[in-house]
Amino acid sequence: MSKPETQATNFVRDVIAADIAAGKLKPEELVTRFPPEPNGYLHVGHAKSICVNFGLAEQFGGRCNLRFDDTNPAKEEQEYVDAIKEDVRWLGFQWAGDVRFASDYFDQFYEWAQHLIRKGLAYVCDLSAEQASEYRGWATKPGRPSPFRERSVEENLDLLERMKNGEFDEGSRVLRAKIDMASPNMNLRDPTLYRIRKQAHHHTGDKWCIYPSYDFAHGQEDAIEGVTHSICTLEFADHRPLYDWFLEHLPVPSRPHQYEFGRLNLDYTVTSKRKLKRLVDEGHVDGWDDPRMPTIHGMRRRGFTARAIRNFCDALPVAKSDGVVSIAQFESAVRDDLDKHAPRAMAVLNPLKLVIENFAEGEVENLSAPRHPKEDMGERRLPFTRELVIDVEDFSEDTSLSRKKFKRLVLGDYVRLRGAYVIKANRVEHDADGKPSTVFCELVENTVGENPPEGIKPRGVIHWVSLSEGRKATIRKYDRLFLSPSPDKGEEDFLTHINPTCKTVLEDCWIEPELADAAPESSFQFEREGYFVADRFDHSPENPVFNMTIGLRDNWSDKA
RNA sequence: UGGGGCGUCGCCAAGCGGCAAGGCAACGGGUUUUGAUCCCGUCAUUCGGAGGUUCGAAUCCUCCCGCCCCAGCCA
Repeated sequence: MSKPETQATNFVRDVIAADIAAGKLKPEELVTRFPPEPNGYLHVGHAKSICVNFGLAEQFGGRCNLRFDDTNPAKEEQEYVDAIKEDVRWLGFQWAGDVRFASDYFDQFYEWAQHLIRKGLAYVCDLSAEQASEYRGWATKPGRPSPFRERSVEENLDLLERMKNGEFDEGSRVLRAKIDMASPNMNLRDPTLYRIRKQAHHHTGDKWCIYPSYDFAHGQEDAIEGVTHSICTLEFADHRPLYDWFLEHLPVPSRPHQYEFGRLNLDYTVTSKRKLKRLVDEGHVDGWDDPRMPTIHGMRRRGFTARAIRNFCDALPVAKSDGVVSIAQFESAVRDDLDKHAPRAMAVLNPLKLVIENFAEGEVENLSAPRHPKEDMGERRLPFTRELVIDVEDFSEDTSLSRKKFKRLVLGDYVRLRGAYVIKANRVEHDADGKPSTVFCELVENTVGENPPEGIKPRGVIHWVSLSEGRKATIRKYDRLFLSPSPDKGEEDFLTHINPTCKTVLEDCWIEPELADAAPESSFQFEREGYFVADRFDHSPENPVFNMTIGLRDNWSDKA
């Protein structure tokens, strides 16, 4: 399918365009940011956010920062920082300047905390987490003021300093903003600004034992970096008043604005970091980059190209509604991209031996075939020999099968070997189980690139590989990880929806000789089978390994 | 329940008072040495529901219904 000629709607883009039209902003002054917390691997949902933020900057000629929102040392690790940087680059984006870290601004945040205290807008609270929760009240019940709410500026300053110096235990005290304990917006009932965490931080080591909360950090990070449009997901809409409150009460260098859009959800897919981590930790998949994972690392290993992922994301509207996109739409983007860019080749996944009895033993006829039916990718060598393999599925002894229902090789009938001769199956040998083990055939002379003589009607076209010239390969087939469209809804554990046959390893596959030399991560269409990628890590010319990215579109099998 | 957000074809959605875009899926048909691609065609008298305003409403008003988010010293 061709890409939609109208670009997907994006209300943030409209806001930016309006800001420019109103003279509030020059296009090159636009600054966005992608602000992941390094507490896990990025997934499809993040891919959309990346495309939105970097894409907008690109469109208007502005900039987009990559900033790690690393305010919680308990959950964050360097491994994730590295993986996230790799993912953003792999998707094809370049962040402006150096990678930023929220933790680079901790000194500034501390000064701003003191500033709020001096203005009487923040206080150290000694309530336990439980007590604080009780004081906060309930949706319909206003909260009560903390008994520590009216401490003096001096005492607050002193206490905060001592929190910073590690004099108090974790959980014993927090710094809170003094806003409104009766606000209908729970976020405004004196939110926490700093909490004590005596843990090493992946970026700042043991310099700090107090860490700012998301709310006390995010807007200020944006302001420090000159971010103009801070784009986040819907669940932060309730935080916007708080975001604005800090920017209004602090001497920040710029005034960013927050906009929220609906995150991307896909059916048959789980994207909560907690659940993804469980799949990895409990061994249901082979790691964060398992080709079945919806992580960017996993999708990459699966053979979903960066371009396909980007096209998919760019075609999705940026809106305020929170829907579930069909995985079929994603798959369509993948096929669309791979069809255009993947060279064709032949691979036999479940081999059945063919002997062409009227072709000389030991002879090799080097046929050639285009690498792509439409794009100019040159030709590849296709060696034809006496012994070949075809897929077991492509042969039948049932001569009553209609030509319409079975367009493959049938005993006593003709079929076209793709890019080669028309052949006829004459007789079959069986193994001990009664299954066909060898099919003896004859080829029809002068049918390479030519139609067979009058009266010979091949049932169809099947793919094949030379037994002597082809190469053995391992092919890993993948299917969707979950059988349920919404594995994480419902009472039951989402793991009960895992597809038991989502991974099949085929060790006895045959591929065209050229395929063995494929570069890792290069994609091919194995004709009549689907799209496959040379495994990023396991593939080598000696031991070719391909992962199935996705099958070809199939409009007949369930109708036949 | 208080606050915030959202309800238009099976899915994602445009639309902003003038007579329901588009993509995915589905379904017919054509081309084809991939049952792929490509091409052509079909697919909402109706916009969560009920009233009201108007010559005219998915678009404005009222009430009702449904879904999501918030009560971490997570982000």
